[in-house]
Amino acid sequence: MKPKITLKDIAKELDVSISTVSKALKNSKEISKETKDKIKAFAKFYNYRPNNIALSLKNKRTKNIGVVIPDIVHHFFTTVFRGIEKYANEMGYNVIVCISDESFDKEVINMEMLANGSIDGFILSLSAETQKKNDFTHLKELLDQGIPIVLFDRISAEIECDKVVLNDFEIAREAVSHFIATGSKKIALITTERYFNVSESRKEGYVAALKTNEIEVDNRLILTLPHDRDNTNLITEFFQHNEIEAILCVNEMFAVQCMSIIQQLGYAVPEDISIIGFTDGILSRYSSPKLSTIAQHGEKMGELAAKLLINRMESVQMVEEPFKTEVINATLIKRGSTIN
Amino acid sequence: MKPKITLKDIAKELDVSISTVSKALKNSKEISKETKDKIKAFAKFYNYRPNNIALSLKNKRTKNIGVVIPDIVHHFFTTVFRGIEKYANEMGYNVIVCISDESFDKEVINMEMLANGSIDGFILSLSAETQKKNDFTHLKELLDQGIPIVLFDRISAEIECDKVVLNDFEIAREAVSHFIATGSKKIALITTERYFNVSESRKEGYVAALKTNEIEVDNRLILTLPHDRDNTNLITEFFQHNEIEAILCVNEMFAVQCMSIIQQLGYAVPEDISIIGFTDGILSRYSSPKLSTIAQHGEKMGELAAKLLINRMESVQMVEEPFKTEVINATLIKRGSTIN
DNA sequence: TTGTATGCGTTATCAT
DNA sequence: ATGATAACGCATACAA
Repeated sequence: MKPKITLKDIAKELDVSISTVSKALKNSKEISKETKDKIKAFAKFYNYRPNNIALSLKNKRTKNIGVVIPDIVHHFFTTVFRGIEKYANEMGYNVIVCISDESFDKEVINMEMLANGSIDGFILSLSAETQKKNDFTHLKELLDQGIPIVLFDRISAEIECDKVVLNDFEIAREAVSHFIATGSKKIALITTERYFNVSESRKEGYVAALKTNEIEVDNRLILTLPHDRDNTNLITEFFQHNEIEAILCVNEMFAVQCMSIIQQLGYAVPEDISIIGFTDGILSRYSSPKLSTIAQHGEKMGELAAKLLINRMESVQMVEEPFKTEVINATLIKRGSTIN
Repeated sequence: MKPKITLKDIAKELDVSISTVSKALKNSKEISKETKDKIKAFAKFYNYRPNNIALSLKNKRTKNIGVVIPDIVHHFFTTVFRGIEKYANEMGYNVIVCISDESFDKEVINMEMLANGSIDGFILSLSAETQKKNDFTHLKELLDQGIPIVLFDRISAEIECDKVVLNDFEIAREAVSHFIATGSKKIALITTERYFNVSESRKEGYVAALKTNEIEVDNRLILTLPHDRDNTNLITEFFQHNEIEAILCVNEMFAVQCMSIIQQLGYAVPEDISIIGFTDGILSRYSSPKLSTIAQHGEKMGELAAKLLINRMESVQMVEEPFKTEVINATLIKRGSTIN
């Protein structure tokens, strides 16, 4: 067992002062070559590394980024996280992750915990509960304290900070337009009550595409499903009671579930019914036929969020620059579940 | 903008000494009730929170755990991570994640970075490259410095530390035995060259089951696939050239791919060919038929790893207790891709 | 060229 | 009951 060595240890051992050691290791030209060589050799031999905590205390910056996401076992968040981690790491930052688990309290507690010096800034996507409550005081207080925050995907207009979002409206409209262009008129939307801002935009895009093409919006064709429960019966009923030619789903679980159910009901995909799902994850790639999807480019989103945050943290006066909202353009990936 | 308040600020404002403030906020009985009340009220009003970094420096413990995993976009690691995060959080620890991306260098660099004071201990699963190189000096050095490490899943006997593993051997044997019990004799193993220790154990379990049942091991029925490449042709050829009644796959991607290909080749699952895959992820649950799987209980594994680590970090003399290797029992989940 | 002193925010020990 | 001081590990302005 050989514990970590400090500047003090080196200084004592070599009979010089701590500051001499510090300067020598920074290659300061104040120090004579001989002394520097001696100290460097010693430090190298004992594998000296400066203590991050001490540096953080001194510099008032930790080089840690706090990431708070609602869920990690979810393809989209996972890829975003990878993007964040990758970029942050390249820039010399570490990433501390907290999972809010869709809970407001957890989000608040975790963020306050980290905000007491552990991190220099946050990247987060709002929990379902937070969106439902519409209570953002915890975020506002952090911003007030001068801690920069970047929101992604699940954002709120009430919070003044940098943001990264998907062009949900446009891509939903594009998807529905594709359905219409390939001959469908009776188009269903399978959505969830949880991802408020995003599913709202997607719904608006869906509606917009219908209106542009002079198709009446039929609310019976919009199915709102509870998350994380077995929806099989709800979905089955839905398709039994409605005549449908195309389906837009707000996530890939719904999409693959729908496909499976309508196939069992005897319909052919995409001949009888076309399907497009949000999130281009593995579920979509391994189904048969392969699902046409909307790729959200999570990794890119994560990278961009990290870039925005680090830029702001490293800019001399964080106050100066106005807050930006960057938009990631989703891509419609046409595969086997649509007529292309 | 109201920046964080410190003990010093409070002291100055209330015209008392820093140590009085510190003691008052800790409810020390050295301090008079009046002073305590005054200080507490002030601190509460200004939302004082002790600075984590300063505490870390003083206490020589950060309450941070470093987690290094090869990949995050992978159901198994994701669930393990969730288990770690959950338990760690409950115990007041934060989690810093680094993704080694299967690279030895990244693993080393990230760990050395974190080891300089940022974390109190590590939980990790070895990268593919590290396993291939069989070079564990970075881990040994950290252990030598007194930094506790818990390895999970991808471990090595060479490293002396706490470990958490799956009973890969037994569960593979159980799966193959199930195939045999339900009438299969020509049993294939689809494996990968990368996850060394685990796939080795799984292979041994496969072999053991065959031997117990006096079935000769036919190496032509063992297909080793490269990871992360398109294996469709390899798999197709494999099934065209071999007569097979059952397949054990070391991950769910292989399993669902195999199923899809053999269905296209005109075989019925499970009537003609049965399939079991390792990892009980969403791919398996959304395929048709639903895949029979081996649940690895990743979350439990993560929790246990975190528990082992925290126990060791918090025990007064870490040196005392001998290292443990805990075994998580996998579960064979029989669904639609096997005859049950 | 080298060393001393100070401070980052906190706590603990030892005065007063 | 309250305060001064040292220490955690490091960097830096300022002395010598």
